[in-house]
Amino acid sequence: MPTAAPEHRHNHQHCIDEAVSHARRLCAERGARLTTIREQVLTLVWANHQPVGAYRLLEALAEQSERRSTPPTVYRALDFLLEQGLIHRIASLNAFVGCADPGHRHSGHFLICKHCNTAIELDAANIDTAINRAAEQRGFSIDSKCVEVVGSCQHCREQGHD
Amino acid sequence: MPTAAPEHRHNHQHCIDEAVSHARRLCAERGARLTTIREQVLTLVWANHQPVGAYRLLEALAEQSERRSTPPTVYRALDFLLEQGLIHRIASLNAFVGCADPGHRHSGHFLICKHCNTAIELDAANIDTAINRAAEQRGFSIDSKCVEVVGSCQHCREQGHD
DNA sequence: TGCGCAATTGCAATATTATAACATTAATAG
DNA sequence: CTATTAATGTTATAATATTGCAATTGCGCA
Repeated sequence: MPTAAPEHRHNHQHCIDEAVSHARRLCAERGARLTTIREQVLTLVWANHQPVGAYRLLEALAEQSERRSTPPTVYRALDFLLEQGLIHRIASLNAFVGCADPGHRHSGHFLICKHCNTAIELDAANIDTAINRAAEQRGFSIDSKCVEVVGSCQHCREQGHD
Repeated sequence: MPTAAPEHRHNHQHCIDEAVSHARRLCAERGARLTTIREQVLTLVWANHQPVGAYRLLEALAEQSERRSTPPTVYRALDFLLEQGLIHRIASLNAFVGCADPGHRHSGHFLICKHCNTAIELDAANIDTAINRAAEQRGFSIDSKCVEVVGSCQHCREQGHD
């Protein structure tokens, strides 16, 4: 899978391009329609590695296109992107972030830095295993998981934050 | 620790009484003031094992007392109860649920049934360990965790739901 | 091509969740 | 018993999300 925890400095345009082309490919394969609005929203979500709220996206969308947009426009695009597994919703922030590995459907697990706000998507089989086991013991069958960890990322800690 | 996963049928009044007396004891020890409103809200949160929203609590509070209540009343009580570790917030539901083990502070880990809406609080050291390890590997220091798993509980599965 | 169906988008209103700011009242220490 | 802090009351509003219906677009197929 692609690197889930980007270094602090990197060529972010590459992330965006990769995400969009990956999305196009997947949607084409699935016969899902990645329309202009949906692709715009995906691109805006990918503007950086910080989760972004729906109304921030709405503003950004309004700025870059002439059409005036309303909340349903954005929420519908977000719903589509969530269904396709192209983004994740961070429940504790009411915000959305690009999925680092849209190839296979999964619930995201995130480390969220309280200083720089960056969300690092984990690919930790251990966590899933531990959760699956706990659920199994209780006869509970899992539909979806949400793991959100807040704290300080390495980069910010090195900067003296903590 | 007390049983975190109550059987489907149980003497729930016992849960409520236990929660309230535990809360009184802890607050007394800590010099925290468990006022009437706060205790009322705690009791209402414990009305059952389903997470409950702030505005539902507000209605319930209005019903049972003559004073008219407003959102800040409830949110402040909830904030207090959260600080004291007497309840947990379920981010993915914007709702609150009683803490099964208020003795020691911890982030709650929950299995939430989509059918009966019951939230089962886990006490799974494995999960914490796995998360701690993943964070450590990335130089990330943890403040708080949130683990919310949605699916079908044993009881509902036995009833044919799934 | 053009018709018809289904998916998408536009649009207005409103629901739901949460907080800000400031006034008032209650509890507690000295 | 008074000064101080904590808690609550009150009004308003911010932030997030959805509903319902109309208009439009995309697309398969006659």
